[in-house]
Amino acid sequence: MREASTRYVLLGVLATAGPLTGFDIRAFLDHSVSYFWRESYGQIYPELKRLADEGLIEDASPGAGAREARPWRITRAGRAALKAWLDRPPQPAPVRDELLLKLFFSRHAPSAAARALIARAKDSAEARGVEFEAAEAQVLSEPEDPDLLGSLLTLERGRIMARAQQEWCARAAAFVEAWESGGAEALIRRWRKKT
Amino acid sequence: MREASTRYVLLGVLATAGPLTGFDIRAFLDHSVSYFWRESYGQIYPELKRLADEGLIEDASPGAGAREARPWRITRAGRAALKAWLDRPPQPAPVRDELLLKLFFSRHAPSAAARALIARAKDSAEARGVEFEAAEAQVLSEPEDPDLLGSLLTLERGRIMARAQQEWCARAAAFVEAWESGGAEALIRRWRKKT
DNA sequence: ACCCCCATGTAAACGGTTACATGATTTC
DNA sequence: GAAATCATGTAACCGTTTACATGGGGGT
Repeated sequence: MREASTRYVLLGVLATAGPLTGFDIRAFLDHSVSYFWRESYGQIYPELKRLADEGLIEDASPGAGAREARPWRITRAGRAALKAWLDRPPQPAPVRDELLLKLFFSRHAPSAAARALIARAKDSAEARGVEFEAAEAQVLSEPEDPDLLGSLLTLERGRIMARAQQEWCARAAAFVEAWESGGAEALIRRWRKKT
Repeated sequence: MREASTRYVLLGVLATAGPLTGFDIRAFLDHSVSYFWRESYGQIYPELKRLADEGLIEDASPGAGAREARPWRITRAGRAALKAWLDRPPQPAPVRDELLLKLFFSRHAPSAAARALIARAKDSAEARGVEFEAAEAQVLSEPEDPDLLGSLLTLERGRIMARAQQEWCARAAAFVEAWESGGAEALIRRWRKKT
C-alpha cells in the first residue's frame, strides 16, 4: 500500500515556516512548491486534525474559538517523523502521460492532430522554461534564505526538464514530418541523425 | 471536471490491435505503453461494459458463456470518439513529485539524506536510459510495424527525459556539495557554472 | 488429481478534488 | 455597513488500486 505524502508536506511546511494555520499552509505551498505539489483544503484540515491526535503537531494558540485562526506548531515527535520520511526513498508514483498516449495512438487520426499536439507541448515547455528562469533569478536575489538549496534544486529540475521537453518536441516534429514524407525508412533515417 | 482517459485507452488499444478481451487489453498495455500508462482490471472491465452500453464497442463473439473469453471490437462510433479525443489537447495533469518534495525540505534532515536521494535518482535514471535505448533498438528492428511512429515518439521522450534527469542529478549533487562546503556563496558560484 | 494460466468480475478502501456552508476580521 | 479577505470545516463525488471470488482449459 502506498503511503500518502500529505501529512509529511504539512509537517515539512510547519518545520520550515513556523506555526501556521491550515489556510496559511496552503498559501505557503502555492507560493513555493506549487509547480510540483498542491494540496486542497479538503486534504489539509482533516489531516491536521489527525496529526494533532497523533501528537505530531500541537495547537499553537489553544483556547481560541471555533471559527478562529488556529495556528499549528510541529512537535519534537513531528520533527522526528519528518526526518524519518526524508530518509526513506520516494515511492514509485504511477506515471500517466496523456500526451504520450495520444501520440502513441496518433495513427488513428489525421497527422495534423499529432503535429498540433507537439506544437502545443513545445509552446508550453518554452513558457515553463522562462518561468523557471525567472523564479531562479528571484531566489538567487535572496542569498540569506535558509531554503536556498532546496529551492534551487527543485527549480533547476524544472528548468532542465522544460529544456529537455523542448528538445524532444523539436525532434518529435521532425519525426512526424519524416514519416509523413517518406514513411518508415525516412523516419529511421531521421532517427539516426542525433539532434 | 477532469475527463477520465481510461475509456480512450481502451478504444485506442482496440483500434490498434483488433478485437481483444479485457485480459488481453491489459497485456497489450503492459507490453507497449507500461512506462507511461497502466490500467487495472478494476478499471478495465466496468469501463468495457459502459463502452458497450454506449455503442462505442461491440461483442466480437456474442453467444459466449458467462465466464468465457469475451473479445471486444471497436465500432464506427467508437473510432469517431477516439479521433475526437486525439484531436483535443491533453488535460493538465496534477503534478506531484515526492523526490522534489523531499529535497525541498531536505534541510530538516542530515545532508547525507539529500545526497542519498540524488544518488538513487541517478542510478534509476541511468537504468531507465538503458532500457529505453534497448526498447528503441527493438522497435527499429521491425520497420513494418504500423505503430512505428507512435512507438518511436514515446520511447524517444523517455530516453531524452532519462538523460535530462541524469544531467540534473549530476548538477544537484554538485549543488549539495557546494552548499555543504561553502554555504550560499559557494552554491551560487556553482550555479553560475552552467554544466 | 493437481497446478498453472487464462479470464471475468466485484467490493472495499483510499487519496483526492470540488463545492458548499459558515463565520470572523479588515478595509473602504 | 458593505465588500473583500481570512479562515475552518464537511459532504459528495470521482478515479483508482487492491484484494478477493469464481471458474474454464491445458499440461504433467
